[in-house]
Amino acid sequence: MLSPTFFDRPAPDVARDLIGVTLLVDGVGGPLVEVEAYDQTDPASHSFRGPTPRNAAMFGPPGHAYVYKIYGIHWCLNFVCQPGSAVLIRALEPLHGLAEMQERRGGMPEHQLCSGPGKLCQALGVTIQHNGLSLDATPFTLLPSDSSHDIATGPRIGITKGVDTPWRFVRRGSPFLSKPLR
DNA sequence: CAGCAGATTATCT
DNA sequence: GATAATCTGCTGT
Repeated sequence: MLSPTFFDRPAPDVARDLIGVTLLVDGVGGPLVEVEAYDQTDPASHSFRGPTPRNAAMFGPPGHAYVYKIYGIHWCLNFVCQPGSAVLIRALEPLHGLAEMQERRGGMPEHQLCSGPGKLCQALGVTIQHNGLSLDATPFTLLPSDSSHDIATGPRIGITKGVDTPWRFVRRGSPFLSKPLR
């Protein structure tokens, strides 16, 4: 369990502190190794043009989930921070529930089970049904990092605006990233 | 190993 | 009507 005010901070601060935090959904997951921050001043963010039905969760209370579908195919999981801001969960190290993840992912090798936002949601079983749920309650579990990490930053992946804002945070050298840091 | 096309649909303009 | 915070598989070196 994280501090109650953990998410009531600017998204980039939260993002940095999330590296190493263990995320479980119904007991399946592991420590986060890659996240990205988005806030309302950021043209790449869904919240940039204000609240809409889709992004409503981003303007709700901190510490809740924002889930959306991308490219008509994949789900993406975010943690809501201060209003209009959130952290996109991009990759984690699969440690708990390996068998279940591999089943959901069609037997992919371990280092590709959760190496990207869409893959991670598939491995953990995250869908639109999780949108708006509290991260403090079932099925979510968040466990504080038990060691310090070497954190690196860089440009975010897959966006066309705000490309110069280095709000991608990764655990340096992790073999479980969606892409190596440039 | 790099590069690219196709999948597939909700959402916003 | 165009776009999108992606993934996979195919192509060619």
